Amino acid sequence: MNHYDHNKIEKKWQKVWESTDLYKTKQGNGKKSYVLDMFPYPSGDGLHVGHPKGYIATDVYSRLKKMQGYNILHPMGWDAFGLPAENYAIKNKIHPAVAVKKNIKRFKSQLQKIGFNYDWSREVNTTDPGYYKWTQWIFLQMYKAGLAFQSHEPINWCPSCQTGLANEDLEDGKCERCGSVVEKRPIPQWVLRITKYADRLLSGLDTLNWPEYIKESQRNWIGRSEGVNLKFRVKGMDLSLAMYNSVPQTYTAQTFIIIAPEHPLVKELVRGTPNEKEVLEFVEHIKRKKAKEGFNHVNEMEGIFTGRYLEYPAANRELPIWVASYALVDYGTGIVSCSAHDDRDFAFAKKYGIPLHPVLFPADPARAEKVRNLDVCYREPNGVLTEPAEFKGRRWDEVREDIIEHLVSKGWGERVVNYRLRDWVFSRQRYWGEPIPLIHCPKCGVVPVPEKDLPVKLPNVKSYAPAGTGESPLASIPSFVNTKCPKCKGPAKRETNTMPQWAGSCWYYLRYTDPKNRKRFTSQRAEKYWQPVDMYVGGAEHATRHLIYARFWHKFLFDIGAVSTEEPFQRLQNVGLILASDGRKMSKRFGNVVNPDDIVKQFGADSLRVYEMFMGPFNQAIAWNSDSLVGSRRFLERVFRLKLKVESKTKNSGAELTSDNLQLKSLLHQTIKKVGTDIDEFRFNTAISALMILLNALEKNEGVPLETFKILIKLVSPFAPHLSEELWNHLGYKKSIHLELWPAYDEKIAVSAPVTIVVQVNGKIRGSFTTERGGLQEELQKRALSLPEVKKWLEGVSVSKVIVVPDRLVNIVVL
RNA sequence: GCCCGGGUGGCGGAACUGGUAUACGCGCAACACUUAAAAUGUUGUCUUGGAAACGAGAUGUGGGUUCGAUUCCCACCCCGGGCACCA
Repeated sequence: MNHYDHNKIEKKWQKVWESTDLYKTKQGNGKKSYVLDMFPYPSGDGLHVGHPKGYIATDVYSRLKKMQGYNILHPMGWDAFGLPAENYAIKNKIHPAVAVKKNIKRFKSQLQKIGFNYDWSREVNTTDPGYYKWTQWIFLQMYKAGLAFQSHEPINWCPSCQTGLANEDLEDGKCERCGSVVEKRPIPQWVLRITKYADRLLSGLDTLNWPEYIKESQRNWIGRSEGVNLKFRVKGMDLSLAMYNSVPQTYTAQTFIIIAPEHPLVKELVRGTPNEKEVLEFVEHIKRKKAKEGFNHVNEMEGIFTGRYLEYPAANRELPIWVASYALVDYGTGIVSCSAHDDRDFAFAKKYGIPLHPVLFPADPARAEKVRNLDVCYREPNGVLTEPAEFKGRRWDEVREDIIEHLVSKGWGERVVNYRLRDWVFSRQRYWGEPIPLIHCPKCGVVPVPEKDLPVKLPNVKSYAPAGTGESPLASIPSFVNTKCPKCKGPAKRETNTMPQWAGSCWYYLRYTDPKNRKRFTSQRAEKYWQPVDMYVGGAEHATRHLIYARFWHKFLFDIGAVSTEEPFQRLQNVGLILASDGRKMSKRFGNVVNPDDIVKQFGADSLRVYEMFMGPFNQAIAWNSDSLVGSRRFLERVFRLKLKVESKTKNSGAELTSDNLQLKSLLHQTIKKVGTDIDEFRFNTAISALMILLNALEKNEGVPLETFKILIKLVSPFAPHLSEELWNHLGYKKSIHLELWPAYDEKIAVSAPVTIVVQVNGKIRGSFTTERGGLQEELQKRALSLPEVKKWLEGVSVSKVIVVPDRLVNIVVL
């Protein structure tokens, strides 16, 4: 068979692999590599060619690891709860459970055509009761540990999706899913205390081999801020206010106080004062404005004086207390002391004629004058303080710690850490999610569902559209709601909210280690062996959601002894998007979607795989280009055809590259080295380019020794598993190539090829010569100076210096 | 505004710790094979001067360090991403 018939080859081997359980996970005692994809949400549209890019990468990587002698765990599953699935179901008038089943079937068949080495016996599905039993179990452990609590604070409400949302689900104040403007609504919510883990989520990042910008995103999201809570009395009241300040250096500059309109102390401050009515009206006015779209609290800052003053002995003055639109009720204490050295405070003070008192000045006198005249707001690290006396003349950035100490010792403040991170609003008023396993008993209060009664199954109902009442559709199902209190056995009602989309993905990587276990969360042996995930691959859009949530759950599970590692994902690689050829996102809406099924059929799965890995740097977004795809196809055809040039042992006694072929032999060893390290570092494009270079050289050679050919197809096998299996089989091997060992290289041979020494005169290339590696400097210099093409540049000038870089170049410096 | 990335041929992109810029692939052109086309193969393909030999100039812009800079430093422009009322 001399024609590369990809359809025949690929179907054949996929069948064989399946029937021989080739990719079944082997848990032994040897070294392991857990290679994980972010599992997909099985949408109704099926896969487009962008989806498999990350899966191809993990497939290539895990195949390499396998050949390097690791036991690998490379599983796949479905993240099928949540809004997208439910909205799709409502739109298409098909029950989400049915839609999910159908979509999974389609996804799976699409994936299987690409020839992945997934161990499908470990497949998980977050909507399977046997799975979400343990999602609920983890929630209960959190509840028992005091990490899940009910909140009555107003939360983000999406009027279109008709559910509450977490901070992470917002994009620019809009619902990340549907783009509707989010309102604040006072709906009782279950909230997870992720903020308790803020510090560990931050410090744990340092131990992870993740792309720096993902770690940076998480740091930004957590937003740790160290500062001081200043605490002083309100004049004429038996009341102290605490104000968070992260730049305490300017404490003597403070001239007024602002409090958030929603702050509960506002009422108390103005009670019985002449300003009371006016201030309370203002508060309502701001609340209304904030509920509206596009209200910018800074550009449209508004405020009102409460009539109260704070005693401020730290600067021997009294500070007027204002209610200000730009004060945040849920950051710090909701009360802020303000100075001339903050842009917002500065603008607010100017607007309302509040006095300012700068204490920090630039070195340049002209600029300092402007600061003194309150023409500009100034705050730079190298500014110099004029107050307080103890710190006069010192640089602002150097004096911070000393000032904090000073404030603490005076009893004016205490050290505080604040975070931008908010607790995780965890309940959704929607049908398609894990029921929260709690029971409300009129006598006993909130009672957890006993573990033996898990899972609390999602009832199968006809009507699952959101109720629009702020309650979950489950609330209207009496048979679900009405139950007995596990404690007192009296009549009670079930919690009807469901968990958010992100719940199931917080721990699925643990389930893969022991997917069939119905009795226990995980088997400890499996968990200890496989954890942590060694290589995790997925899109960067999960930087501040899934990847924070999962780390949070994992750290909790670690604390209760359910897992053995502090962090779940040791190494992370981000997959860059594949855009459509028009440069836009691939979407049914734009009609620019390319279906992998078509590519597989026309060019073959191996061509698709090689192309997607060769397109460009893995983590970079890149446009699909069907014209370029043929290059990958040609490469595989040439590998296929190379078998015609292979010299068998009988024909040629050598079967290996001889010393006549030193150049080629050296290239072979260089390629083995490069392909291995490039795959390991997710530089697939250069790995393939190295394979192409080797192939070019082998084609030019008179014949190809059998051993060399074997090495070539082993190197190609992670990228093109079907083609290499076919060629391997063709050589007479019955055992799969994917169970072979990765070829070894000899560093000495890899560097044995002659090197080209470039000769420069004043940095310009004037000639070159080849020589053995490791030539002596004097010899290289001598030879360089004797080259005729170099000599002519040396006439009539004097050589002042010669720089010799061993194995690379000689640069002759002339005057 | 702050914090990360990144700007290299017609296109996707290579280039180790500062050492031959444009590897590899696509496209394009010519040639070979063919009755012809496709496929395949060979050669060429940054710009510019030159018949050629051989020069000159190019890695967003402008400076600097260096024998030598895509790589290091400074300033600026542009693109992508994260955060943005977080005091």
